[in-house]
Amino acid sequence: MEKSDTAIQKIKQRIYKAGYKLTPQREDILKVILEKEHLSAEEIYLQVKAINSGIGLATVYRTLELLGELNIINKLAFQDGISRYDINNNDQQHQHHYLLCLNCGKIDEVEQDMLTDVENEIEKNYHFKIKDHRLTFHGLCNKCRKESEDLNKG
Amino acid sequence: MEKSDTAIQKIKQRIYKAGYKLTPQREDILKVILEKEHLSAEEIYLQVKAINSGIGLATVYRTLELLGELNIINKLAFQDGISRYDINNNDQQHQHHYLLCLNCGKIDEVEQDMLTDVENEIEKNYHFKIKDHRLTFHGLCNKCRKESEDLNKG
DNA sequence: CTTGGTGCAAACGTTTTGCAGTATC
DNA sequence: GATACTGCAAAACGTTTGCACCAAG
Repeated sequence: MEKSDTAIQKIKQRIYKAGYKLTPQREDILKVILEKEHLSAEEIYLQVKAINSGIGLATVYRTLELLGELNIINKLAFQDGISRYDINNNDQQHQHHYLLCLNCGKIDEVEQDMLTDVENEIEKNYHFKIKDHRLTFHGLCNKCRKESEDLNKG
Repeated sequence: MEKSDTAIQKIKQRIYKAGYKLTPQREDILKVILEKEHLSAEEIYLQVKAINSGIGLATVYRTLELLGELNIINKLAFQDGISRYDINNNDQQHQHHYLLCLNCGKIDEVEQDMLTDVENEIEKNYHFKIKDHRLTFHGLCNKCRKESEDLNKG
């Protein structure tokens, strides 16, 4: 039994509770999303195609839309115009944060929230009722930072 | 003398210093961007067309790309797939933050940084060298928050 | 047999590009 | 007259939609 099976069973319940079905296509898409984070629709499509060669890109998009509506996945918009997708673990109301490496393009995640103080400040000063946030840091990941330091030394 | 004139003069210097020219089209585009924030390329195009009817959409895009490279404007990606543009005042290295109202779509700005502590924490824990950040809060603006409260009362 | 789901292809909206023509030094 | 810049139209890109077909209750 794979580790993703229990996750899929839980998701299956949520999908059925909402009145939809977990078709084989949708299950394949979920498996790919559970396996690797921050994939684009096209990347998910290609990976699913390796398992189920008959799938269509439209099905991927429609499934991603459905899963997004049910809050099972998050749709991420970085600045390249391509949407990426993320499993939304444990129903957390606030999205976690991203570390985007400007050099190699790697996307890491910060699980902690860390914004509680900032949000309180903003709610107080701007009379804005915060529901969620998107926070991405742009910079250099550990590997690229080291490489650029070595370059400056040598 | 309009208030945007001095701003445009400063920008002109930066453009020429980088080896480019401030053509009439580029100046018209800058005026529109200085006048109103968060416009999309299409909106900028239409507004410039009102002044200079001969302008082409491609010129708008090419100018926006140029101004982005020179750090004169920021390209903003919210989740609707349309890029919006922002003057990058006083060469600040860190972008300020956005308050996006889920009800009326209004975009407000938070000028303060407020993330210094969070950034120090992340640099320490994740060995990630932060260069910039994007932070958007999703929620209800003052007006929409009041309206929704009134609705719940009445 | 009705409903939801699928694949394909066409359409869509935003952005980019090729190219011939224009403006500026 | 070389170079950067422009407008137009076409292309490219990610995404959505219309439609005929399929699957499951």
